[in-house]
Parts: sequence; C-alpha cells; structure tokens
Amino acid sequence: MAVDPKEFELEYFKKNGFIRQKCKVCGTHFWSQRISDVCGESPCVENTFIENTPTTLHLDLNGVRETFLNFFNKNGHTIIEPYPVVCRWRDDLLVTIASIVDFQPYVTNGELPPPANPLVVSQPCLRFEDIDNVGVTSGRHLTIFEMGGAHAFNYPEKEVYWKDKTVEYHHELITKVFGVKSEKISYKEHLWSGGGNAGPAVEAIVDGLEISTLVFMCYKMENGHWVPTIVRTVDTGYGLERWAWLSLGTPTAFHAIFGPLLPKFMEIMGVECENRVLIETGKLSGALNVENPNLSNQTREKVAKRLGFSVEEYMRRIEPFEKVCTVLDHTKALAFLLAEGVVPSNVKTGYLARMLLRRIYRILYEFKCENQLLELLGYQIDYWGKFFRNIEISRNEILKLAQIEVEKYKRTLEREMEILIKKLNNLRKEGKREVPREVIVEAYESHGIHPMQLKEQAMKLGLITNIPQDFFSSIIKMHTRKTAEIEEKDELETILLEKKIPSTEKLFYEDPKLLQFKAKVIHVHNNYIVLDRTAFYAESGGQLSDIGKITWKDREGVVKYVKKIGGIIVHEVEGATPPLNTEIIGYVDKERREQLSIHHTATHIINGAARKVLGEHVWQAGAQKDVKEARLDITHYTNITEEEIKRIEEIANEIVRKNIQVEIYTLPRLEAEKRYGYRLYQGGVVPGREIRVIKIGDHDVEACGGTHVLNTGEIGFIKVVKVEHIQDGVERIVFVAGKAALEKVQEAFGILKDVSRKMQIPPEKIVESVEKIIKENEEIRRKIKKYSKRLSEYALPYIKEKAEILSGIRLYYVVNNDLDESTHIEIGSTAIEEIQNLLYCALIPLNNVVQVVVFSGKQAQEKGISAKDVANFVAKILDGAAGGDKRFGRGGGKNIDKLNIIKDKLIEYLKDKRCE
RNA sequence: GGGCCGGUAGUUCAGCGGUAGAAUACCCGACUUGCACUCGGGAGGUCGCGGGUUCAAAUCCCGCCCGGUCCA
Repeated sequence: MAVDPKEFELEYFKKNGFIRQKCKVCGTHFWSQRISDVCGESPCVENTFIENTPTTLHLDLNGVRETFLNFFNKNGHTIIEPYPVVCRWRDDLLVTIASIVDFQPYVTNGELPPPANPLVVSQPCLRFEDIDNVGVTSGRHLTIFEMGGAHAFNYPEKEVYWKDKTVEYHHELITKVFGVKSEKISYKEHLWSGGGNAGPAVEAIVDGLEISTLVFMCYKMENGHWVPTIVRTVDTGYGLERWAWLSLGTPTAFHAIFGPLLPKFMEIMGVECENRVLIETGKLSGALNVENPNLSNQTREKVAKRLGFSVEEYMRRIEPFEKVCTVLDHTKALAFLLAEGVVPSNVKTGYLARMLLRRIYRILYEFKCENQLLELLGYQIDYWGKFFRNIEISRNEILKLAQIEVEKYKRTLEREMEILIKKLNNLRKEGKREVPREVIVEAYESHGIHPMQLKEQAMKLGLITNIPQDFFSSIIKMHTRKTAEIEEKDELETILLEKKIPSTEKLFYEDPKLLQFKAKVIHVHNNYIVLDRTAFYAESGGQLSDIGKITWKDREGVVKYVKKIGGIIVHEVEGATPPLNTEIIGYVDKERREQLSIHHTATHIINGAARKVLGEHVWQAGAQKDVKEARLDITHYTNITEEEIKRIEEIANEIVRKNIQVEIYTLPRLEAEKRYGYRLYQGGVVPGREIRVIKIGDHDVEACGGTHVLNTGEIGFIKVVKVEHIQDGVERIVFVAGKAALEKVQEAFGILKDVSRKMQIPPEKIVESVEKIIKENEEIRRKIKKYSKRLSEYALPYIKEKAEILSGIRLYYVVNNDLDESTHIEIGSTAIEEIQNLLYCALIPLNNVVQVVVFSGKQAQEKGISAKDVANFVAKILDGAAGGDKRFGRGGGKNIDKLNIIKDKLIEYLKDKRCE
C-alpha cells in the first residue's frame, strides 16, 4: 500500500510554515520549517545533540516520564497505569511491544470502550528483534524501553482529535516544554503497519535523533485489501529514553537512562572508557548497525580516525564499554520479566528470560564477575523499584528465579563443554587445524555453547576458530521458514455469519443447576442445530461439552457434542433432527455436568493451592477437565516434590471442607482488571467487554467461562493422581475430584486386592514380595544364558556322532525348533573350533518362516565351503536371502513347504562344490 | 508451536542391517605390598517405548516418551 501524499498535508503544517521537502540521501519526504536537502535523521546527518543539547530542560528518564505524563494530563488526557510487559491478555504476542498493544484488539476494533479517552500512559515495552544491536548503537536500540503513548480513539459519533492536534501536542511539548527551537524539528512521512492495522505516520526528528512516531491508525487488512476502520486511533510512541538522551546530550542514552547505575556497573566489571571516545562514537552511532556490517565498519574507521586511533585500538577501548551497556539493558529487562512471574524455560517468554540471563552471564564471565549477576540484578531492582512498585515487591522472587536459572546454566555449560572438548580433541587427532563451521553450528544449536566459548576452548587445544561474520543471522535464516497461515473457516461458520444468526442465550450462566429447558430451533444445518437459548455447555476453556437429549412432539434426538462458534452455540444431534422453528425441550446429562463442574472448580482450587505452596510465579499454562480426571499445567522451575504435592492436596481439601461459596459475577473488563489484576487471566485470553469472574473466597480469582459448583463442599474430595514434567518450566498436576475421586480410590484399592489375591499375599507384603520375584527372575535369566553356553560344550560329542561324513568334510544338519537361533550360534561357533572340517547347518522353523544358521570350520572353508554361500543356497530354496562371511552365515525364508527337499539338495550342492 | 542433537553395561561412549563392543569403575587372582602401577580372569545389557519393512533391526521407516538445545 502506498500512502497518498495528501494524507500529510496538515492544516497545522501549512499554518506554521512547514514545507514538504525530500531528503537527497534517503529519499524520504519530510516537513520542516527550515529549508534543507537532508531529512535530519542519522545516518543522513550526524547526531549533533551530543554534548550540545538543543533543549533548555534537562531530565533523565524518570524526569522525562513525569513531564510527559503531566503535559498530556494538563491537556485533557487521563493518566493510566502501565500494563504488564508480559501481555497475557493477548494470544498473538508474547510481550508488550508498544503502548497500543494495551488496547488491541478490543478497543481499537470498537468492541470495548477505552479506560479513558483521550489517555496517556508510559508503557514499559520489550523488543527482542534488535537484541544484537543493544549496546553498540549508543542506546538507540534497547530490549526494554518506555513508550510514551498518548492515545485518542475516534468514533464516527464521537471525534476526539486527529492528525493536526496530535502533531500540535507533540510540537508544543518539544518546543515549549523542552525548549527546542521549532526549526530544528522535522517530521518524516512514513507508513506504519502492524498487527493487521495500518495508517500514515510521521516520525519526529531532532538533531539526528528520531524521538517519536505519531501514527494515525485508520486502515485494516480485509481479504487482502486495506479498508478504513470504524475507530480511528491516534497511536503515538514517544521514545522517552531518547527524549532523555536528547535533553541531557550525554554521550550515550545509557547515561540518561541508568544514571548512577552506569558507573557502578563499569566499576564492578572493571571497565573504563574515555569520554571523548564515547562522544565521537555517539555522534556517528546512527550508522552503526550489526545488520549492515559494511556501513558499520566504515563508521568505525571514521570514528577511529577522528580520535587518532587505529581501528583495533579504538575497538579495544569501546567494546568493553558496549558490553557494560548490554548488561545494563539486559539486567533491567530480565528484572521486569521475572517480576511478572516468568519462569525461565525453553519456550515462549520463558525462553526470552533464559536468553537474556545467558547473554548477561556470558558477558560477565568474560569480565570474570559472573558471580555478581544477582548483585547487579539487585541494583536494577533498587533503582526501578522506586518507580515500578511490582519490581520492588517481587524482589525475592526475581532473585530466586535468576539464581536457579544461573545454576541450571552452569550445569549445562559444564556438561556440554565436556562433550565439546572431546569433539575438539577428535578433530585434532584427525589432523585438522581449524574448527569446521558445522562444529560451531552444532555446538551452538544443539548444545548451547556460544561461538566465543568454543573459540576459547579450541584455542587451548591449539585449534583455530573462525566465526563467520554472519553466523547468527545465518542461523536465524535457517530457522525462519515462512509458512502461509491460511485459517480455514468452517463451512458452518461461514453460513452462520452470512445468515447473521444471533448469539445464543446462555442459560447455564443464569442458573448453573438448570438441566431442563424449553427453546426454539432457529437454524438447522445437516445434523447441527442452533437454539435461541440453551443450557448445554459448549466445549471451551478446557471443559468438555455437555451431552444429553432434546425432545419435541413424540420425537427425540441425542445431543452428542456442543460447540461454540463466536457467540452462537451449535448442537450436534444424532438420530432425529428437529425442523426449523420447532419448540423443543432439552435435557442436559446431569451426572456428566456435575462431574465436569466439580473438576472445573477443583482446578481453580488446585491452582490457588499450587501458588500458595510453590510461589507467585505459578501461572496456569493449560488445563483440561474430563469426566474421569482433570489436569492442570502450571509454570514452575523444578520438579514438584512429593512433599509439595501433599501440601497442595491438604490446602485444596481444606478449601473443600470449609464449604466456601463460589462467587460468580460479571464485571466490566477494566473494573475486573483493576480489582483483581492480570492474574485473572489464568486460563488465557478472555474476549469481550465483560469478564465473568469466579471467586473462591480469598483463595483464588479467575476470569472463566466454565460451569462451577455453588459451594466448594460439593466437590467432596480432591486427590492428586500424578505429577508430570511436561517441559522445562511447566509441570502437570493430574487430579480427580468428587465422584471420580471416589472411583479412582476404589479402583486403586481394587487393583491392590486383585494382586494380593493372585499372589496370595496380604497387601502390606506385596512390595517386598515383588522385589523378591524380580530378583529371582534376573537369576533365572542369567542361568539360562550360562546353561546355553555350557550346552555348546556338552553338545560336541553328540554333534561328532551325528555329523555325516561326506568325503573330507562332516555335515551336521538339523531341522527343529528345540533350540533357538542364539543357542545354535553358540553351539555352532564352539563346534567348528573343535571339529575343523565341520559344516554346521541348523534350520529353525518358526511360525511362517525358517531361520538358517550355518558355520563352516577352517578345513571346510579351505575346501571351498563358505558358510555364507551355503546359507544363501538354503535360503534361496526357501524363497529367502542370507548374509554373513565364509565362517558364519545366517539367513532364512518363508517357503516352509520346501523344507523336506533341502537336505538332498544341500548334499548335491556340496558334491558339486568338491568337484570344482 | 516449529527445527536440530541425543537416549546402548554403574559411568562415558563406539557400533548404524547379519554372534552387542571399548574405556573406566566394580569383583576375584597374580606381581608387588604403604599406596599407586602392571598383568590375568570375572561379573555387568528387554541397545528409551510401540508399530512397520526384512529371512534377519541397536542399526532403515513411522509414531510416541524422555533429556538437551536453538528459533518464533
């Protein structure tokens, strides 16, 4: 989609003398009051604000945040609290990457009203796609940053403000509040798109630095075309870190963001760097980008020249500093992630936390201070905890999760390093001098050993390692395979949408005990029917669907499955299907519903209990409630112990015995979030503007659409059946409740009784007895093995006697299955040692096949008799095949009918052989 | 969620269609004898689980489980 230039012809620009111009370097159009042939953004120009701030107000990040919020507040925007950095309210994103994410999709698509309109928020955001640039670009790239979002949501019936006012606010803040001269600012034309939305945008540039992006979201993608949206959203992103950097004019943004933490981290890591090196780097840092190595290298040369250094000398000075910055950024991001209960693991946000921690650890290791990782994390908590209360509150949780993860990483490194050393030693033995690329890739991908760590080890062993410049990007390319995701819409879904069938009235919410109801059929499609109202619960939230029957007149249909399509509930009916507009009576299977409800409420109770026993990092990672049993997956960093399970069981059953009322009520989404926090979203995303809250005393509160019991006492009893380790960071608790629990216990006792009766041993002696049996079994197995060996010795005289003498060789030929193949091998191999002119030939008929074992003694071999050939000869008669060598051959075939002619043919064959 | 690597003796691994191996630790013996070393012998395995192909599977194919790791 190309943007119509008209989109940018703002009244505000015209009235204030902004002129549209084109940058001769990058070709972008921009608006500025000053005539210039360049757009003003680095790398088209240098960063001129360094050591030469254009502002009259000088603030660090915390100051900028306050000023920004107050400015918009004074201009009619309501300040709202930032959302979490882990965006659990959406299933299409792992982390909050922009302030607008807080309001997508329900606010931006008009389904929900915003918490205020207009509003302003300073939203901590995480972004990982530029992680390799963090530290090397003087702070232009960060994994964690605050996006100042001033948002206005414009509805057809209610216009708040649009482009002109947005630019005006921005311009006023930067000029009147921060005191930048108006002509210093240029606004670059840009098209923004993301998350299925798009719109024109302007990027605000001051003295080389892009400080804000003002987006006017007004299109959405529909059937491959951009169409206007109903709600037009002002989506501004003020880069607060950059505003702070600009206003202080410090050599890097890290100075402005981290203040006293920067010198502290430098001291701990033992890093020093002259200011002039940082200043000269900062001026040109707009051209530094690891994804563009050519430009970066040129820029490095340029900076080195200005400083009067060789490139090597310059890099030696700047690189350690850059690593300090990376650590500063990463430890902050890690603290924010862990504060929200993210358990480091190998999936999703857990992986992001792990990656950050490992990067930090590796850098600190380089500076020999890896043991101070937790200390550094502590400083971040001290510093940011003052402004973000949850960081301070979660201090212990953050440090504990980090500590456990460090220990895990150390263990992994130790183990994997040993494997690597072995491999490197092998390379050396093979006479190689350089580590091949495959080995570097394998070490990194399969064993988590960073190329730098590999290089260090290889050097010790005298091997050269050349890490390709594009190593990481090539790995990423290997992984990214674009798969066109085409969501196939159900045929039924399409029809329901087209016919505009209304949402079904959900009787199971109004009265969870209602199991019999009257309703009218409003749509029929094959054996699927839609009613105007229903008490049948449709499968969702891990709770299985209800079943039952419907009757009308004198007819009856069985409801075997119920599903939800949007707000419409569809019943799959077997047997007779009622015609349209029939009045029916529905009967919900009572036992199943009760059991599912019991399991569902029990799941919430177990979840709360697990959180109490294991810690605040416990989140539901998945759940399924079946009739027979239920399971709950939770995030946790280590295997749950027997003791912990016992405590969870105890707490859960205590809640049951207290017979607490299960409160169910709906709240406006924002109200619910405000009252109970994002912990509500245990079961994942809950769409819609109203949230159904399930509250069990002060034990647990969750947003949930399932059916529940009225009082916890109805559950009767909860028993954990087993605990499984699903994946790193996720544990599964399988449990039973209510009647299913009774059945499970009865079943367990039944098994015990059966075993006891069969073994004729009292239950309490079973374990002891089984141990004995296992031991005896092992002994027997050993004996058989020993005996078959002995058998080969004892068999010798027998074989000598039975073997037929055929001019010079002796043939021992046997057809039966008294002995198995391995025994024949044992006997045969011993026999030919003793009787060197022996040809040992055993045919073992088994079910439908015959196995052939042939041994040929030394003398027999000399006479040209090869065991392999004999085996092959025999096997061919049996329509099979054989292999081996001249001493030992084995094979077989399927044609059992030929079994009786083999001996004659074999003797003939041997005669022929000796004629040769 | 996807990709890759791995699962064989107590341990570390080799074997990669045709009798399951090495090293190390273990047990016994010899030489020594303070220990170590050396030598000889022994014991130790449902080759992760389940299917399939084959006369024959640790080995090839498919599915699953477990461990590790990278990416989203």
